[in-house]
Amino acid sequence: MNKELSKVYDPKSVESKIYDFWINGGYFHTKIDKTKKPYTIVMPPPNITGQLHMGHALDNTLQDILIRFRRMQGYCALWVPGTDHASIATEAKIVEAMRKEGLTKEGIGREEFLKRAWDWKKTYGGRITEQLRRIGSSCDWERERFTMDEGCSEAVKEVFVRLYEKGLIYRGERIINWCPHCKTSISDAEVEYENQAGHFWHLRYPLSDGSGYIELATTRPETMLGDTAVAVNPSDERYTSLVGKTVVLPLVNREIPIIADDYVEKDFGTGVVKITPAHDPNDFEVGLRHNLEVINLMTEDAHMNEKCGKYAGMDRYEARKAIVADLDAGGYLVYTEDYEHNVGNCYRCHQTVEPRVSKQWFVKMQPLAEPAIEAVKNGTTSFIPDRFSKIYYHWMENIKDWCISRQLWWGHRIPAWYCDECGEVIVSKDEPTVCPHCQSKKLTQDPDTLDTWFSSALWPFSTLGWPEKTEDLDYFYPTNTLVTGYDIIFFWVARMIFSAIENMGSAPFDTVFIHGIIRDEQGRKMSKSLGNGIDPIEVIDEYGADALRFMLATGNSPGNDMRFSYDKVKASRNFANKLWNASRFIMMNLSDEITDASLPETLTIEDKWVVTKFNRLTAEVTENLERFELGVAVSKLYDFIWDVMCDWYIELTKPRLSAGGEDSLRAQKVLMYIMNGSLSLLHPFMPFITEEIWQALPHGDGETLMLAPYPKYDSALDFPKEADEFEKIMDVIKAIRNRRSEMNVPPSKKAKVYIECDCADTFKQGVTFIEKLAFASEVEIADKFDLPNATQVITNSARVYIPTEELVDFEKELERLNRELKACQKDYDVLSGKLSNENFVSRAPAAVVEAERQKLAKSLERLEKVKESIAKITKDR
RNA sequence: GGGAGCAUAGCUCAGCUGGGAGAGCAUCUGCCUUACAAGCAGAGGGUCACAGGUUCGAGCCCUGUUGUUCCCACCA
Repeated sequence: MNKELSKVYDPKSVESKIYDFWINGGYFHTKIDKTKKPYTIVMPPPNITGQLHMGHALDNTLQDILIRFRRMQGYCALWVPGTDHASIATEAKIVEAMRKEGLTKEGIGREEFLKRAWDWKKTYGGRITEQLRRIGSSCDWERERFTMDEGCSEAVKEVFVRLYEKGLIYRGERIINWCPHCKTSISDAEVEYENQAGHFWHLRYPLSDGSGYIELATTRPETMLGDTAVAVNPSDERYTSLVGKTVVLPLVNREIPIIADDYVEKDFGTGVVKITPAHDPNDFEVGLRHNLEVINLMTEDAHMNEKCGKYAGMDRYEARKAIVADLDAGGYLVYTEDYEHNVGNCYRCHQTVEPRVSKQWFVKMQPLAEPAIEAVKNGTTSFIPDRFSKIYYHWMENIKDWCISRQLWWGHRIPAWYCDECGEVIVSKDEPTVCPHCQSKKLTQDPDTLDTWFSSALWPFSTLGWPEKTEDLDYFYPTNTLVTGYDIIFFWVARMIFSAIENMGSAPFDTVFIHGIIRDEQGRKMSKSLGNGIDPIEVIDEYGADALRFMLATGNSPGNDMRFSYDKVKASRNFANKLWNASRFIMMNLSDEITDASLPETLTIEDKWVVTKFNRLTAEVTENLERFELGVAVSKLYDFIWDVMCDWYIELTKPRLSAGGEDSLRAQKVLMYIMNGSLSLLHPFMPFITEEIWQALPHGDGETLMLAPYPKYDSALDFPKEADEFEKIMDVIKAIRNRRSEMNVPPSKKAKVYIECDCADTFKQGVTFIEKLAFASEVEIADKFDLPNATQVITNSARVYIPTEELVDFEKELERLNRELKACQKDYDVLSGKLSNENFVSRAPAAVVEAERQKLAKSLERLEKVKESIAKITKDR
């Protein structure tokens, strides 16, 4: 590759080239290797209708970090990508598109509609996966799946039939949530509740015997047309004499009974409830207990139906107005009160859902929930962070049967047929030709499709080939980590767990790694209606995918929300640029004879220091990644690369490199070693730039950084003595810089420094560095100096004199030393106080006590030095 | 009604199993020091929301309070 590199890293010219290089090399494709341990992630499939948003960017960045890390660690790492057919969302889009052409679903018919839907999928289904490539996702595209492809459809049918045969799927007439806009049933999980301002209408229903009225209140007066009873609490003495009597339903003039049921709370309102079994889930239950008639009042788009007399044809809200007016006119309305109550809306279109009695298919949840709860309780599957397991338990423990049939066409058609002659229900994977009961050949398939989440619930095993017994399934299942946001724990995670346990006999993954959502700069949720969404692709175009990824990983902690900010993206971009320039520096100084990144045979003190730092970093970063502390790992990498490698080590090599010779070669080798190692550690976070640099530097045999081994901690490369000594030299350099800065001495003005210490050998190793980094014209080292006209700085291990041309301002110097004395004294007091506490010494761990003792010794040394200095300058005076 | 999260520097947030408070951005002061001004060297800035408790030791553990965000729930 070209060694003439630009001063500024240009992601645009690199990213697509690198991604193609990976694809062409086949590096994303995972071949089963039984000598390795598998590590598997299945990607939460984005909707085919979707556009990439920040949520996807975060979710996929986290997955890519994990999968790249494990791949480099030597696992046989597989990341299975795919997309979801998203029945409601997709169907709504297609219907909308047709509406613009003046067409309707019913008009063109099911077959034609499905043809259009598949065309839509072909046109738009690939858009989102294209966008996933832009952020660098290293998934195995050869294994890409779609929830409605042949294999997944096979899995859906298989599961449906199995559960039906076990009695875990049944069909029944129940009250379900109906969306009048989407015109389909939806599950409980798909209803979003929202507090809405409404009214409480207090009504009175006349007793049939003319003896008076019974008063009650409702938030939905339009449903009164379908009342089939009035209920009170059985222990409510106010009404015991009325139970069994009847009232005349106003406007309708139908006699309905007064019944007693525990559901009614005595203390709420008047203690009387109107019962409308067809339009309220509680009333439906009451109706079942009391065998009440169910009168459905509405059409599928929530207009009043033919049973509603003069109100027929009105929309439910129009009817409400009309009925209230009529009740008022008839003297049945006592009063109206403002009232805020919870209203359920469709999560897709936000229309208020209408409870509706209809025949639907359900999954019986109780038997499935129990082992799914157990799997998390016994640790087979764990949530990170753990608190989400509580949310999971609560949901699973209170779960109701799952309504899985949808009155939609785009989706998996329910594999059930009905005999036109005898009504027999036939559930089968293959289309039956004859009714087993009456031999009739007139069979009709159920027109409904399944809830999208029914197929995504099977994703961890359907994508690996189930129900076939494939090698993939055998090797990669159960998968390891599921990465997703907390917002779909109910929709998806919980359902995958029970579906897998039921069908595979084991939990689908061992860890559920939960992340939060990305908010805008003001902390608001990004949403279409607010128009505050930020398009990840635009961010990538401007700052690069690595910058976006790095920003998303930095400061992100499991389960917590995060704010997007361009400042953070810029900081990440700057970091990429820093790395880029560090690599340029190395390339500019690299001899041809260096062909790999191996360490030289002998190391100098600063080499040992940086190697030790790097070595310890690998241990920490690896541990952080294994514990899903990605945000912690990434900030350690940032600190090492920027501070340790660039600001210190590279600066330290400059005198050596310009001197040339053997030592220059050694420095180059260490630079290569550290850079190469840093690129490896950082690669999962910033795959593009690290690969680009890695390719440009000598790297021995490997083809790609993606497949290079992740660095491992090596105790042979830990040099505590030299590292510690070098820190002493650094302390001196920092102290001198500090003083020069305080005194406003420009770097061009060099000064001689005298280091007074009792470890001259240590500092002799640092002379060139002190000259270079602390702007010293000359360095002298001795155990004693007598330099009256010099300012002095004190570190734990040395006193440094910096003589000045001008006379040292005695007052200022004394003032400064006194300040330092105070600080040192305080430091010393705290430590000695701690160590003279008998309880601390006896109860704290020995290692902690020992560490404190060493700190105290250093503190004392420094304190003494400051005292000496004060005595000396005062005496000289 | 039940449950959970969050509250740390001016801003955005880290802080792993309790061992003397951190980063980035912003602010201030010097610097074109042979990779990088998207940079370098320094500086200032915090009663870790409040009140108790446990502990030799608490930002971290426990209890309560306040503020804030979210989830769940059939009071018509």
